[in-house]
Amino acid sequence: MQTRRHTPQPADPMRPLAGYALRRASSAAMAEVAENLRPLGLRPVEASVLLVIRSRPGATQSDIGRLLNILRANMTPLAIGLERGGLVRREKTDGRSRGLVLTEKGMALTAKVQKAFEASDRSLSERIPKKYREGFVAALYALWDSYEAESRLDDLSSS
Amino acid sequence: MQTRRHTPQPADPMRPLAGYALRRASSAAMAEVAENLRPLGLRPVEASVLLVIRSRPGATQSDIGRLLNILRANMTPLAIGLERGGLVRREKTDGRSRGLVLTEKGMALTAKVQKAFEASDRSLSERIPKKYREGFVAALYALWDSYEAESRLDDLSSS
DNA sequence: TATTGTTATACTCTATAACTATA
DNA sequence: TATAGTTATAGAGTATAACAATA
Repeated sequence: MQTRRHTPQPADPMRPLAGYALRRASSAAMAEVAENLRPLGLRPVEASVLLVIRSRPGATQSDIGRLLNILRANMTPLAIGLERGGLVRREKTDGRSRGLVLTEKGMALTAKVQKAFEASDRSLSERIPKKYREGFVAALYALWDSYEAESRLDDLSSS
Repeated sequence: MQTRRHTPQPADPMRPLAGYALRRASSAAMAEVAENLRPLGLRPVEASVLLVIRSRPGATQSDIGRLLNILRANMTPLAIGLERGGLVRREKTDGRSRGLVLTEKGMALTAKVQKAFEASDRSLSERIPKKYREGFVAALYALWDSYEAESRLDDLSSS
């Protein structure tokens, strides 16, 4: 039996790593979403905040940040920007909280946002061979939930 | 038959979007890779460059950048940093090109890099139910290749 | 003419710390 | 004490433009 002294090196050593493929696929998909939102004058993060506000009128900046994994400190300029654009109102509910609600203009734009997200998602799905589509999405949720459960455990142990 | 005036809004309107799940899964996986590389004193991008140099000794900065989707302008400080760390030598091959090769120290560290990447990838895989694993990876490559083919077409039409 | 490496620069994203006002 | 919002700031990551040297 022969002994192989060195593992053979692939021409592209990153390609076989699923994590790297995940990152490349994600950033490419993100670029398409950004492209589809550009005509609306919104970045993906702003568009996602609008969708959340529509589904949870009166949600606080902190609520939205927790849902979308955006830090409180970064929600402030984001919310102010949406208010300046006439898309949301920031109503003091509580003395320390600000509940966000869509304006008429914000509601109209959010309807377009939803269409843009859905179009991007359709495009993504069509790039995957049919037989893998269902399992792909299930696997993504398994990953997302698994990593998130772990990070919640980390939070507990560091407090 | 009843008419429904408004589409009901889900509690989390981003969750059903595969593209959003893709982004969340990717950034969580990336965080774990960064964590696993931290003891080696390397960021993911630096670690990936080392792996590429090992598999393609003498590759130029531009070569590596094309493979890893890193701009030439950003390869320069990256390569200088690896050289300062004693991990790579930058050899003038061509008068304008610099071929990168690993030093002894770089080779030793790259072996550890490979183990760290593989551990991260194993962790990722184990978070996915077995029945979805194979299809998940196939779907990722389909996505990556599909978006990349499209961006190559865009490059052609803009030149 | 096209390509390599380089520099300078800018913009976005993400993260931390510190502060206030309120619950 | 814990939480909401705010401000300032810092660090990555990514991007563009311009230039010199070389192919």
